[in-house]
Amino acid sequence: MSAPAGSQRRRGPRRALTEDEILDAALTLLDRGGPDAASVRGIAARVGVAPNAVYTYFPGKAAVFKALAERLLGEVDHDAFADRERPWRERVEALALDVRDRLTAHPGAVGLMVGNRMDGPHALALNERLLQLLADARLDPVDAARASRLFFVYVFGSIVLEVAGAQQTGRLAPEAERVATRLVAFSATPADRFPYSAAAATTMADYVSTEQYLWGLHRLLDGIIERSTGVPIHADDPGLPKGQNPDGYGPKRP
Amino acid sequence: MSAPAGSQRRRGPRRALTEDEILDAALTLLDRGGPDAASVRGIAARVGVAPNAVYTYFPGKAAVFKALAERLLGEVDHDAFADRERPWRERVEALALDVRDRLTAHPGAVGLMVGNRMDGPHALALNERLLQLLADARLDPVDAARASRLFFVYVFGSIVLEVAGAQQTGRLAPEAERVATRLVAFSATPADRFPYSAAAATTMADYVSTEQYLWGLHRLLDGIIERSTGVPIHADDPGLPKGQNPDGYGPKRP
DNA sequence: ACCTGAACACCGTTCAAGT
DNA sequence: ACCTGAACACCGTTCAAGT
Repeated sequence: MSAPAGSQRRRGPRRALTEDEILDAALTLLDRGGPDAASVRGIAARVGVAPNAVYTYFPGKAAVFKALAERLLGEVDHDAFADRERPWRERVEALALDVRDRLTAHPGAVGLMVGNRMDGPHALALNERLLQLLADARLDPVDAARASRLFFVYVFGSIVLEVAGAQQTGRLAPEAERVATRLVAFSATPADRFPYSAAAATTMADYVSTEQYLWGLHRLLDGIIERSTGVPIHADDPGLPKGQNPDGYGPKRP
Repeated sequence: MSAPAGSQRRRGPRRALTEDEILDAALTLLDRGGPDAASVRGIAARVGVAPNAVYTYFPGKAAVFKALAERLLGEVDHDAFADRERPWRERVEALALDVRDRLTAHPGAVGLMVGNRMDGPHALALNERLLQLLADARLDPVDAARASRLFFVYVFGSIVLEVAGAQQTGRLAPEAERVATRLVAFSATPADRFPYSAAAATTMADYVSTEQYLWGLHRLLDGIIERSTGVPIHADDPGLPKGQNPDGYGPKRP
């Protein structure tokens, strides 16, 4: 949302460079040629300034990447999972899908994301929302926090392995195409030495599919629920009525 | 095991450089100063050759890192989880702990690990073992493969977030120390804007602990089991008797 | 406050040459 | 087969200077 899409090389007289322009340039280069292509010099050239002008806005390259990671995290759609009327499992699913969509759109940025601490305001806001959601699901505070970590580990872990599997820099091919490529590769597994792997080739090729992403997420949620409540696992749990709050945890409402 | 620990700068006349010496040097530099310190020139200097001599053994820097990732994966202790007499959950746990120990010992190498495809022979062997283990647990082939992916996503995702949280290059501080550092940081969370996060500070500080690592793993396994069998979740399932094989999946034994 | 020119100390990689 | 010297085309970052 904060990135006005049409990130093109500027033309006309320069008035005032902004941090966002620098981040736009960095993201474009990252999308096109991966981390190697997103050099300070390359970014500067893209926005039409000398390399060292970047240091007016950021203390260094690492700070540019960190700010970019934060901005990408800020683009996650909170509305999709903030609606407390919806069943909480649906809300978690919506969050998981949204984060994946947004990050796989920028494969080159995924490494920056997970390589940094993700302790900025957007990361905190996301964490807060998820804790609230899990409180709605009647998890006790400790389990909720642990479940939140488990969720983020799963989401980011999946995405990291997914983009690493694509191998090439630049934008990701469509999901079906990547699955097909993987199938060709896994079909070559020698069945005499790796019988189980060879037999599982089709499933393994499908690891990067949305379907398997959700399958894993559901196993995770099953495990969390089973442990923490005792509610039947496949039941739709609509969560708490809107505005209501579980036993003293979280903010009190007047 | 293949790295003879005492990776010191060579002295005396050079006879024959080996790939392993190069990988040792790369790992040492990675451990000391992170990815930036592990330059081709730095590696070459450490083994006592000119920078371009490295290209006799590897086609490029990326290939060095890829080979190093493979070697580290090969150091995972298979005995710990290959024993089919032990309950399968114990075996999975042993694998998860071993991988974590081995990778957190080299924080600088974790990024290389998950940034590459992990499609080498050691990765395949590990995957094969895990599929076998899950077959022992009576999962059907498709669920077993999916569960295997879920497991690796969790293990590598946890480790990536754990080392990223440490922030600094070089070796990781002891677990307790890192938890303490995180607690200080999370205690500063403004309770008015992020009430759930502020209340969960102690649990969040503990995210990098072995205990929470295992908690997440157990939720995962619960979710997998609940879905795939119907065996009571907290029961110890010793798996199949040694040498026996579930209904036609995997290698037939004479 | 914001930007530049020039420089410094590095990179990864290639190539022709040496043994 | 294995290694080197020298070079090429880059890096990130600093500093003094300009507006």
